[in-house]
Amino acid sequence: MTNFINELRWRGMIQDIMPGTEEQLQKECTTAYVGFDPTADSLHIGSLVPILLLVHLQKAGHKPIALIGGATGMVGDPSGKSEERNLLSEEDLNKNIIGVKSQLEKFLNFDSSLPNGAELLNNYDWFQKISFLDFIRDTGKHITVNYMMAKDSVKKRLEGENGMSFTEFTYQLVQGYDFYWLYTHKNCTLQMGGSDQWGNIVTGTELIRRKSGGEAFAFTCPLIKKSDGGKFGKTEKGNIWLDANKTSPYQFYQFWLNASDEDAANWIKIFTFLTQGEIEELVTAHQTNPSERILQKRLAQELTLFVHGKAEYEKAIETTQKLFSNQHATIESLSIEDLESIEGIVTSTFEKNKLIQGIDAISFLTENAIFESKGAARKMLQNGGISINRNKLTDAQMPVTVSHLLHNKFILIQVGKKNYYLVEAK
RNA sequence: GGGCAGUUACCAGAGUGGCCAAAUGGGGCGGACUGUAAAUCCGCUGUCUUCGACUUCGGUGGUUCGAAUCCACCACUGCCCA
Repeated sequence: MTNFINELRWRGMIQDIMPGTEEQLQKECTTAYVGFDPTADSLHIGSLVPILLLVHLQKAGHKPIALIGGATGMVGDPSGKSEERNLLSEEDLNKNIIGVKSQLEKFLNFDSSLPNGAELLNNYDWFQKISFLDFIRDTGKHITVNYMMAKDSVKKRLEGENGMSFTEFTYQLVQGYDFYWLYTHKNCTLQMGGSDQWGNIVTGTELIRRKSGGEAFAFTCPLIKKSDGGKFGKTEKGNIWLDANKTSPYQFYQFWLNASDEDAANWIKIFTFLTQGEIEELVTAHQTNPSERILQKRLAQELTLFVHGKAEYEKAIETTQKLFSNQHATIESLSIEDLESIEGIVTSTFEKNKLIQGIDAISFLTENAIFESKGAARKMLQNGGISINRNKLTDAQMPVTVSHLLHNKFILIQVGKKNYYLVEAK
């Protein structure tokens, strides 16, 4: 059994840790869980860190449980939120549970013949059987309101302007009960999560101690931040999802490739399984020649492989090379095969007849849904942000005609430096 | 139930009868430089068919030549008291 905590420590993945946790993990095969709230039908890269905790855990010989919050998702976690959240409808929730479940299944080994085979549970399965009265008598009695109010997630809201509903106030108890349930039914003695979960997690260990006199452990990992203080995992197009239908593997690859030097050096420790030695080598190599972006490339590679697999990774690389290597080469250097096999970028089709007659550039761009309106397209043009076939567009009236078609079939549009659109004429 | 405060664009937050599509900051987007970094500088940021038109300042009605600004009622939020 390898030292799981040490492994996470050098990777910078430990924020808070309860005393005794390390000793417990050294002593025996320990069952640990992480909760995932089904707030959307796919996980995004923010969930990757807790997933990796479970993967590392299993690699170290311990038993992981991924818990889907079918019940807690109905309540809404106030942690890190300054405002009351909207409740999800049951229909959405069920859809989300199915989506999240199928993704989690990809990352862990669920082989039940292994002593540390992973398990996937849904807390709705036990909460649906508990009545409100039972809950407040059997569980609520063990935790004082004073205790609950001292929690950061609660305190902030009490001091803030928006208040907090009773529903969200109870969240920590509901999550705490999960830990108690897993402790008693699955011999689960460790909970992990993001550092925003610390308060909720501690309520769980407290409940276990008061209700059954048992001892449970916990640690949290830091929330991922960008070095410039921006939100992690968001781009102009929104979240980076793990679902290839919501964020294509190419876009996923690009997200990591665009990490700043500082972020890349931190993230490669957290998000990949490379050893300390390998990472140190990469960092040195990167510093010698930063323009090669060795760290970013490796980070993007490891993650795309981990989430989407080899075939998708190779396609993402291919698309990247076609679009970005040789930026200054003429557009004609892209062969018809190149264009036809570009994957992952936004494509649309356009009637060839309209091109034979010619259409002004602004209309062409809006009709292909590259811009929402002509006004938006004009503004972008004025800012110098649009290129057609790698030529900067300067005239809104410029007619787009069949002469623009590459290989008599495609037109390549660029918005900004990194956003490509491919229009196919039919 | 009583009292007080508040509700302005993505967020924060000015504006308190015409000069208001609404200061400023943040965020976002784009440009230049570079390495598809970072930092810096510049531009855009209500909508649209953009030298113009249209719709906004919680909602509804009113006063006025003219309202984000004044009045009435309603809704919501927070705080305090019961």
